[in-house]
Amino acid sequence: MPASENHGSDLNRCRQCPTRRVCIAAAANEDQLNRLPQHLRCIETVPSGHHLFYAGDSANAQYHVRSGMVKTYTINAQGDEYVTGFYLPGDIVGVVHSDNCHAESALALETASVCELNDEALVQLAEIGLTTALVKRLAVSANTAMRQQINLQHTSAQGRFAGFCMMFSARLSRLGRCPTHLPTPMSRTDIANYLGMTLESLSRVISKLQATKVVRAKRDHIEILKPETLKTLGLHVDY
Amino acid sequence: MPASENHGSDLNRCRQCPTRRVCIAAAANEDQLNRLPQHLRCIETVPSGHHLFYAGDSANAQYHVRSGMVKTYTINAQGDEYVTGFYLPGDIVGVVHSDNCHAESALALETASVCELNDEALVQLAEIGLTTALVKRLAVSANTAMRQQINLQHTSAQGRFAGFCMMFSARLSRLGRCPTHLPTPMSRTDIANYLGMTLESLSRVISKLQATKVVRAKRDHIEILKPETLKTLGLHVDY
DNA sequence: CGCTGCGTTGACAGCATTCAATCGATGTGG
DNA sequence: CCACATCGATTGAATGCTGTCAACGCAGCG
Repeated sequence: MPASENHGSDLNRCRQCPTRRVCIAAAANEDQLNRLPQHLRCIETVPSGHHLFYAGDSANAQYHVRSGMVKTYTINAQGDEYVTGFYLPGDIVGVVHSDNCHAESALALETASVCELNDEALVQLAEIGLTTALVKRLAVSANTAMRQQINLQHTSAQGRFAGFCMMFSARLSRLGRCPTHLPTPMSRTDIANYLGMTLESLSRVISKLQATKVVRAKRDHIEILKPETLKTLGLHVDY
Repeated sequence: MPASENHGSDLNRCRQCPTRRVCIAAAANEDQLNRLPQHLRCIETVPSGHHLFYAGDSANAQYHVRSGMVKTYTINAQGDEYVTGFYLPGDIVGVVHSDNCHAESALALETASVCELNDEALVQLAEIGLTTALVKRLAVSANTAMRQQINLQHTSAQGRFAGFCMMFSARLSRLGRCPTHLPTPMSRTDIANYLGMTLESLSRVISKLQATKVVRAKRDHIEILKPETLKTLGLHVDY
């Protein structure tokens, strides 16, 4: 339930957007930048704990995260929850759907703002010549997902956590944010679930890495103290 | 190194293609079907053991599999191989790239034929109004990847293999092929790698499932004898 | 016939899960 | 202000699964 909306009357919105350089708009020229806002409905505020959409909802839109953090997850018939991703500004949420239904639910972990990219907007994007940019962006998502999958499958609990931190760090870096300060508005349970291990295993891993002063973990953030050490613990993939 | 090529002079190619209903062409109308072949370069034969492309190659195209099976993988700086996917007719290979370079290598496990979808073709697809269809298709890929990731993370070796079989079966079913006969042109090592376990673990799992007559495994195919049992062993996700 | 590549089977050690107890922070009510 | 409940997180002990190392089986091939 968006608290405030903006139907895009402001033509300068995209030009002034802080996430512009990690958005499709990065590939847009002056003319395209002027026309972009007409095609994107902007949801200014999604309060923490609120859903962008639920699994099963009719999916005629994708969402481009502008600020905050979003968690996606699914719940199967048995009631088990599977956390499938944490999204930062610049990421696209909601691509994953079939039969015009969302396959995941998306929840704001902290107050977020997003741009809605509906099917109509897709066609319009194509008309103003941004199809390639869009496909490239989806490719980057797929690429990230692939690396995460590799990281999550082929190593120990400690390695998975190390890889998680390094990838998180790299993403923050790309956003121009501090790469050693990882905000964790999600619970340990969520992280453990995402990494395919139990809460206890994650807790042990973190304790061990704190004892060796590789990271310092608080409730709401993780601080990377020795990035080089962390890198050797994870898989040797490019982050 | 494609053995034979066809630059698309045959206007009926897409209309007569056996994979038409699992291709972007499924969403095409008569007019679009006529114009499609002009935009797609068709590589009729990729011999078994040959590469479609290598990681690092400049990536200005994606490939739509028409027949055969394709394996994708990456090799990191340490020389470790990671198998990232097995592709069947209707699947799109090569979406995963960034900086205009392929992130994976793609290898034909058996003689394959593919359609090349280059950047130019993407723009042309947009022009004839198939953007939404393309994005939807990419979404399905992402969807499949997500389910596989869930399957691979949250369960035991036996469960992962069971899930692998069920997903494979479901994909064959969608292609109108026999859902209980899974062709395995890839090695056990490849499957184990893909499932994030050792060759030995996979071997033990298969032996156990053969002993209980749930599956029958030969070198080049796996036969599902008790689909219901297999379903209970895997994660309860929709396949 | 022996070689080689690939897969199976066995023994053992190590790591992750499970179950259970404890701790700490937060919030509520007396 | 303190007692208490609650939720999330940490720690401990024991079981069980998976990786590792090694031996063996089997098919294809020169």
